Amino acid sequence: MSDEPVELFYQDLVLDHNQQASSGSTMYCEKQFSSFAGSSAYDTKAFDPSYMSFTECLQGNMDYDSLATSFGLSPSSSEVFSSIEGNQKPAEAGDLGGVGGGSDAPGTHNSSISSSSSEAGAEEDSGKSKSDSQVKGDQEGSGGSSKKGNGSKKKREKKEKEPRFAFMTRSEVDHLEDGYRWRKYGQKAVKNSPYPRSYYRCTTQKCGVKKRVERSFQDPTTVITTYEGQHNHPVPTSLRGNTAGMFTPPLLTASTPLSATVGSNFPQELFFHMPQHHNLINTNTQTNTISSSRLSIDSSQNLNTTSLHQQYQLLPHYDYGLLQDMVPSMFLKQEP
DNA sequence: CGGTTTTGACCAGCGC
DNA sequence: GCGCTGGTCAAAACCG
Repeated sequence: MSDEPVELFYQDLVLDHNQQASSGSTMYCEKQFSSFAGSSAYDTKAFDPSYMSFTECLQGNMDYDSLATSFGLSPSSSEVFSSIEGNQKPAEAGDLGGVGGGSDAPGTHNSSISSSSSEAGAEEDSGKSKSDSQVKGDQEGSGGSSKKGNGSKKKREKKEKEPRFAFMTRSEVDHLEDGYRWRKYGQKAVKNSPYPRSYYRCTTQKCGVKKRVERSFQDPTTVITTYEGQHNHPVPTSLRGNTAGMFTPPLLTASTPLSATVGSNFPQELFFHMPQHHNLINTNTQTNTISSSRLSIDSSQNLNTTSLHQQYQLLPHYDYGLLQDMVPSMFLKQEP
C-alpha cells in the first residue's frame, strides 16, 4: 500500500453566519484550501458548475487519474500522484505531524500538496501493503473459512489497488455522515497517536468501499477520513436517521452554481462540491497554500445552520470549519 | 430479531 | 528470524 496513491486534503469551509440568519440574505462559505501550515491565501473564485460531487466521485463517476490531473499533479499514475512515495516512511516519525491541520504544524511542511499527502500517507502508508493482499474480495469472499488456521489466506490474490483519498475534517464527530451506510469492522490503536483508528466498510452488498477514520493527534479537533475504493451503487436514499443524519435534504438548494449539483444527498453534496480547482491550485509550495474560494449560498434556501453547529460544533464566527474537508480535485469534472 | 459495534485474536508486510 | 504495526476477522455484546 505504501505505493498506493493517497492524497489528503485539508480544507476549511467557512460559513459566515453573520449572513446566514436573515432569510433572503446570502450566506457565504469560504473554502480555504490549505495545507497544514494553515496559512491562507484567498483566491476568490466563483463556483463553477462543472464540478463533481463527492458522491459522484465515490460512485466512480470520476476516474482517479483525473484527480491527479485536476490537481495539476502528474496525471499518469497513482504513484506519482501519491507524493507519498517519497514520504513513505517519513510519515512515521513525527510525520503525522502534518496532521496538525495546520494548527500547530511546525514548519515541517515543505510543500502544499505533498505535505498534505504525506500526511495522508502517514496514515495511509502505515497500512503498508497489507490491505492490498489482505483485502479478500471481501471477507465474504474468503467466506467463513476465515482467517484463523486454515491457509485460505494464501489464496488471497493481490487485489488491485483501490484508489484512495483522504481528507481532514474539523469535527467532534469521528464518523461523519457522507450519505452512505457503513459498518464498522475494526478499530485499532494507532502508533504515536492516542486516538484509535476505526475501519468501516460500505454495507451495500458487493460494494467494497472502505474507509478509515481517525482523529489527528496533533489537532484533536480534526478527523482524518480515508476512503478506499469507489462505490458501485447510488447513495442510499434513506439512511437511518436520514441523510447525513444531520442535514435534512433540501438543505442547501442554493441558486448559485452550487445548486446545480446539490441534490438531496446532503451533506456531502454540500461539503464536497468543489470548484474547478485548476484555478484553485496554488503551486507555491512555500506558502503551503493551495488556495481558497468563496461560494455564496442563498440562505433563503433554508440552510439549517443550527444543525451545522450542533453536528459539527461550528465555530462561532468564521470558522465553521468543519465543512472543511473536501477534496477539491474530486469534484472536478474533467473537461473533454 | 436483525443489524451494528466492540474487542481480542490472527495474519501479513516491513525493518532491523 | 523476530518484533512491530496495520488491517481484518468473527464471536459476543449491544441496540432499536
